[in-house]
Amino acid sequence: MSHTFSSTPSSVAVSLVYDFHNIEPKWQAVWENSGVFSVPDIPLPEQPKYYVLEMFPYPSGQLHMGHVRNYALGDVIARYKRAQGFCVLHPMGWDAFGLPAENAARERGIHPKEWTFANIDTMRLTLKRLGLSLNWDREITTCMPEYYGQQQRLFLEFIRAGLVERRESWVNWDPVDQTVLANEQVIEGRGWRSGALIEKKKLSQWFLRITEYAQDLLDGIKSLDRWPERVKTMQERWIGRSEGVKIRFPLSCPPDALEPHLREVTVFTTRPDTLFGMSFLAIAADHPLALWAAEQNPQVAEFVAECQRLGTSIESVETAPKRGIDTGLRVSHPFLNTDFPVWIANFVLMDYGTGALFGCPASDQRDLDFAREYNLPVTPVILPPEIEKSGNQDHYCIEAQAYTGNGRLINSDFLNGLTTHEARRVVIERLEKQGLGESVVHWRLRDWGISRQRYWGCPIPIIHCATCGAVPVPEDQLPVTLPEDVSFEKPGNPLEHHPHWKHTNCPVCNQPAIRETDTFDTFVDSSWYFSRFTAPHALTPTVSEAVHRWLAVDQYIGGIEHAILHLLYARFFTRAMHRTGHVDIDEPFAGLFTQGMVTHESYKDQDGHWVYPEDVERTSTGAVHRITGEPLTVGRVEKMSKSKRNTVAPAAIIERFGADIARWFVLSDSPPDRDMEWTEAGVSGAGRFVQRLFRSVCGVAAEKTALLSCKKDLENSLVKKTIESSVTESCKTDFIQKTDKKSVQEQKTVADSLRRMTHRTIVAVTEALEHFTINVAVARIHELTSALIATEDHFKNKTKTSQHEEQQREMAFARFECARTLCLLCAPMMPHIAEEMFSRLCPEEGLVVCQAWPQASQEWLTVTRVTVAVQILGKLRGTIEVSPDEEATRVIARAQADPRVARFLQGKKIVKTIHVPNRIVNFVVKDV
RNA sequence: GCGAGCUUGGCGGAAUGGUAGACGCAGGAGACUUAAAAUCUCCAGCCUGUAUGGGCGUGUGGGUUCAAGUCCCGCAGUUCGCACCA
Repeated sequence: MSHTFSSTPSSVAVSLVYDFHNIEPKWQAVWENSGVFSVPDIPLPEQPKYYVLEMFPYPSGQLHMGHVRNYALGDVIARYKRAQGFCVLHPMGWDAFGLPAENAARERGIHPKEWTFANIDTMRLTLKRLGLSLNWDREITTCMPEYYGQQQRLFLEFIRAGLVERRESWVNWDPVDQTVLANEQVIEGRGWRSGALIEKKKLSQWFLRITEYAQDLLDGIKSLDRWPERVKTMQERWIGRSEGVKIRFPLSCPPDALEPHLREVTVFTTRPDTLFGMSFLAIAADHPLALWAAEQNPQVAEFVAECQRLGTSIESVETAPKRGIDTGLRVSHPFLNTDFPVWIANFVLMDYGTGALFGCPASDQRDLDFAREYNLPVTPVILPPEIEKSGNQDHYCIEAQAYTGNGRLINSDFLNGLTTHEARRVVIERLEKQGLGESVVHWRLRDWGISRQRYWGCPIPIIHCATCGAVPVPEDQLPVTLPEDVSFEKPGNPLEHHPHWKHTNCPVCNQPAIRETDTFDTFVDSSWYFSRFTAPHALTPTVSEAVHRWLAVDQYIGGIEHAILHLLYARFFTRAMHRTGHVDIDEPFAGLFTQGMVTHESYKDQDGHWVYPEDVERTSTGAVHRITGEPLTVGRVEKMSKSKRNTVAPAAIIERFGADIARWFVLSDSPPDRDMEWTEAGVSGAGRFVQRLFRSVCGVAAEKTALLSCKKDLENSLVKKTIESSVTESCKTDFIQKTDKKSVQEQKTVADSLRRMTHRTIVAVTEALEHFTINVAVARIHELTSALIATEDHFKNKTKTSQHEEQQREMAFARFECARTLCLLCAPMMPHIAEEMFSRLCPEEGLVVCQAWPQASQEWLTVTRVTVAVQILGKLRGTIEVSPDEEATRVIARAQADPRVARFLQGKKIVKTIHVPNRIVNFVVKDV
């Protein structure tokens, strides 16, 4: 990437204030015009690639601070990797379909498209103002046919690959949003967006068969070694593999009227070893047999209806007692000559297992509660080891607590004496042999229902024909575009109400037919956008060489809130795209980083209304309203949210402080994976530092000009040698003609220590960036800046004799190297100011974004003196200064001789000495 | 209930098992200034002492180790996730 630009003309007076209003847009324009950030669809084979991606935003209106943190973090990685020589893909797009657009349409009469694009424009402007190193030429907007048309293509291929099903099923119906929700979108029985109580409804829905990949998705987690542990655990539990047994219980005297398929009940259990402890069989209220029983008996019907009314809301779950009703039916036990009653119980869930279980009250707390409620027998079958040891087994019985642990089997016929583990095996063998059951793996994960009765989403490319059924739209008719002339007057789906959009002809028989009016769940849109970014404008969903070269995403960054839904869907989608030949990997995100939230204090006025931070003035005792002076209550520090009004708008912050200061602050205080508190004091503190850094580096630039103006020829060698980075002894002698060795020596010590500090900082910042501890990188840059400032006086105070000129040059060199290094080190976090300082400091070198990441030179990393801690019995008693290669015996002797140490050693005998070279000497002593 | 994470000064936090509190914020003192702001310098875990010093300190109780914020086992608090999961 070659580029030219004109550096700051030397005639312009050096301004000592970082004027971001002018400087930041200037460099943004330079970057844009030089195209430094764009990368080819197919990167050159000899250059290593790096794909860094932040979760793309939903265009809700305004960028918020969470976005700023997310994208600043991603940009640090992108710029750092670029400096390290990687070809960096760092794209941005918009997750642009979704319900809020439709709500805006209903509430304010704006068309969803108009609303969405206006928001995108606003947010894009703020993003650009942040100076992120993004590939804007790869921008994706999911609500544009260029994107969603390809998604429809993928869907048709998934159908052919057997990954799609249309099923009549009970769905979660959100009565407020008037749409179906996936299980994942129902939180505590309420819609994740509307908060409305979810109803059960039976509808024909499209499903993606994610369960087919359940095992694979589970196994794949093991390979994700750069994912946070807790995200992996959450996914594991969500997939929820459990190994158990399906056991068939035939009804002992089935009524004649009962249909044959209802004449046995299948239960799922993970504890077949407790089979002999059975005292009842319980089925869910919406189990087919329960429904049949309800038809026979009004009392049962009433109970079933009551269970359905209570639903699954959290209140009903926690407060409802274990309740049930006896159906009067009985089932035979596989191994016992008795039969057991079939109850309908409110704690049995139809959508887990088979919707039926056998109750063993002794070994399950719920079963026990139920048994106590209805006076059902409780037979202990597992003897706890401690009871066994105590020898009290004859009197062992279950009281209020079920025993759920392991032990030895009792009261269990052929299982008696076996351990729970053995019993499980034996019972399964027996059941399988007798054809009464088989081991099965049960998954918590359900297939992914993707139909939404919504307008603002990707149309499902299907045509319903009375004779041919559901027919995929032929590829040459894609994309199926959304009509724009829709009305939001009526509730429900506007596509349904559109006068003619849904009317078409069947692609097979050409008879009049109806388009599918449901649209895709928007999680579909975000399940493959990262693949699309590799060739965003292709006429196929992906281009094989591009995805092959770019995927997987090396570093994905986003909020923990997507730990399950989005990440699981994306992992599944990638597998589905692999099967259909669109990508050649299974795991889309090699590295995942989940950043913490941005929090802020919240404020309430006397009437209990939330007050925005910009209207608040902090006083020594509390807070008052900036305008009215009314005292305010300072509330908790919590996640920024519109409802609490504890938000600060990024656009306003950038206007006041500039992008770099905002970025610097958001990166500086807290480790990126923890929550950070946004404070006014914090951001202005960041501002002070930035100005300090700027003044200081500009000062070095001025010194350099002053010093080199007399000896022009020096400039080239100075700069050249610094760029080459390994600053050698011979290079130094270019600057020091050793006229007066002694006085030079003194100055040299200061200069040398600055140079050592500079190189140490390179190592520390590099390490910190590798470890994602950006806050530590920031701290190290602070330190180096302070070190640079500390040498200012050293430089100025020396008189200008010829002798001191050499010292000054030594110092100037150290300061120049330090300042140049600072520019490079802070560039990932504060790219604008880095460019500005760099252009003043070394205008001949071009852009910072094109500079290689600084390399620490070993010469300056070796230390000449180290402080060694001296301990007695592990307690610090003193420190000594040694040279790194000092002999161990000498170090120990000196440690012993330290006055403070010596005092503690008095009257003691050293029994052992631990010496960790250049770190510590520890004397193990005892009294004489 | 199950699972995961977290717990270090007034606050955010730093610390390959090796000098706890780097760096920053807030605070204090001083310099510069007519003054303020800005800037610069210094101080700052707690207790004790005039001081050199001494004692105690990383939620809590144990353990391992010459040495523990760090490793192991318990407990508490807290945050998040899942949950009548058979």
